[in-house]
Amino acid sequence: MTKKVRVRFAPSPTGGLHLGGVRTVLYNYLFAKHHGGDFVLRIEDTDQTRYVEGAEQYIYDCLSWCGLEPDESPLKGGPHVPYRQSERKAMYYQYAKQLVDAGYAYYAFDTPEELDAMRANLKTEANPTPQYDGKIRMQMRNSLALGMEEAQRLIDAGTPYVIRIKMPQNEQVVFTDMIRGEVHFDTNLVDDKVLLKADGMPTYHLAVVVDDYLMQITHAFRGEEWLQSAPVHILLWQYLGWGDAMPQWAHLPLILKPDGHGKLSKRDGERLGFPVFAMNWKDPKTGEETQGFRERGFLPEAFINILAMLGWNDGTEQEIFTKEELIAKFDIGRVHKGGAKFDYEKAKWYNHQYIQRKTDAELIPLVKPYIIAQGATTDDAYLEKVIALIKERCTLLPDFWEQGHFFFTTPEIKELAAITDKWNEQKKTFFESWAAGLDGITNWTHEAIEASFNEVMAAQGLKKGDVLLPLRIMLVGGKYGPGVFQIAEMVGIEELRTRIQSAIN
RNA sequence: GCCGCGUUGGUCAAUCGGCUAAGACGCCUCCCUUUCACGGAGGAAUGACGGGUUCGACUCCCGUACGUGGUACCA
Repeated sequence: MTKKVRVRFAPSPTGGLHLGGVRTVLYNYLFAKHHGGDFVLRIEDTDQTRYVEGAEQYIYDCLSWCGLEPDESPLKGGPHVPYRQSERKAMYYQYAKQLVDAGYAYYAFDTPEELDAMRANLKTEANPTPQYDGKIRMQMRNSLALGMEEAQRLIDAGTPYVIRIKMPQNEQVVFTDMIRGEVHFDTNLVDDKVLLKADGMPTYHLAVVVDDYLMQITHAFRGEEWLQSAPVHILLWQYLGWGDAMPQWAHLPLILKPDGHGKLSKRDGERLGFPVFAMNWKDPKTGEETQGFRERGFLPEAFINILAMLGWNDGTEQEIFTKEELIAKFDIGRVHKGGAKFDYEKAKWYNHQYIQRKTDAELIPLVKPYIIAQGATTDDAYLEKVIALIKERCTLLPDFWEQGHFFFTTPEIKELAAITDKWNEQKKTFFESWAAGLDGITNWTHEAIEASFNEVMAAQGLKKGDVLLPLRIMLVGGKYGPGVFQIAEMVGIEELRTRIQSAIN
């Protein structure tokens, strides 16, 4: 019998959640749900110097907006409380101690200054970043070099210390990554990572393995930036005696900048004009606000679809997937090895597709806030008709105002030249007489309005090419929008007259 | 520097030894629409490079180049 699948997303509450983070959540979530398992959210707040107020709440809000609700979390609780590492602080020491007692780790008393000095002294062109490793540790101030008795004396005297893993010499750490296959590491090239910091908090390295073990995590998915520290984690699982319970690993490819090189960052979004965070994030220290996909007008369904396809596909030509379809079809083995450059144009295309797939009624509550924000008022029945008329030309939610503002307020004429260029008395006469005869239209439908327009036009010897564009400019203010007579029908006879009159004058 | 990982059109990508190398985004042309979109029909554009292995290589192996990540008492 196989264990129930349990995965976790373990962010640090240090700021906004960006695309890569949400995609990591998504792949974890999809994998768990595909296998009928649990998705747990654990907050990795072991570095109090980087703690940012509000960042944890922001994570809950993002997951909620995306529809990726955890089964267990600090908020929701669960069988393995607490889910916040700072609250689990007391649990880690015993495991670090266990490692020291077993000879797999040691106490180190080196001050930050001593570490800097060591790195500075050993730094050469051939070795620009010296490590605290098997070659150097006997020259440092630790329980290996000093002896356990002296170490104990220092500890008793209150000397600050950390606990470091003692990396073995001349060993190969080999493991199978679900995405990359077999990966090899030479232990001589890995440093003696700090496991427990001087403040008693564990580092990520200790905390992940302890918590993954205690929380019975079966599959650990994380970004590729963690791949190099995997051998430390694997050794820890063995040294702690939990080798049989170790989760299967998968290191996800990175999401890269669309231009240039490197990981996608917040700055790239600002530079290139697209969001990088899921939702707006305001840094409480600097007050700086970064726009998110939600506020930009993306639908959450589109957002997760975009992310799902950035590094994965099901092998068919299908590109639009509901969350349920993603759950049914997701296969971690089909995730790509290489990073993907983010393409904002494609992201917009997805959102456009999702808007088209929504019914007009479903769009009402999504569009309404944008109308109200502009100071306009509307009722649902009217809004629904407007949506039907303009949704195919809307890509992001704010486009509904851009493309439909003239249904709610009298537009400013922005392309006046389109009327005045070939304007003459004959046209003026035409608009005046047509406007005057509007009362004669018995049923106010766009067909009837158009028929009346054509009738007057023909009677005065004009052609559509002469007067249709001017009418559009009068009604819309620019050369865009749905059929002019449909707009006329919607705004009503009074408003139609008003717009014609004010344009003529 | 060292180590890990990667490399199919501008971008996302299919292919798991038989390729005249899918599809999508974007771009271009035309049609539709006397607006702008949508839609429809076309088009340009791809296997980093060099060696092997093989009847046959985009697919397997080895180099090289390039990219990317790591090299913290940060995650």
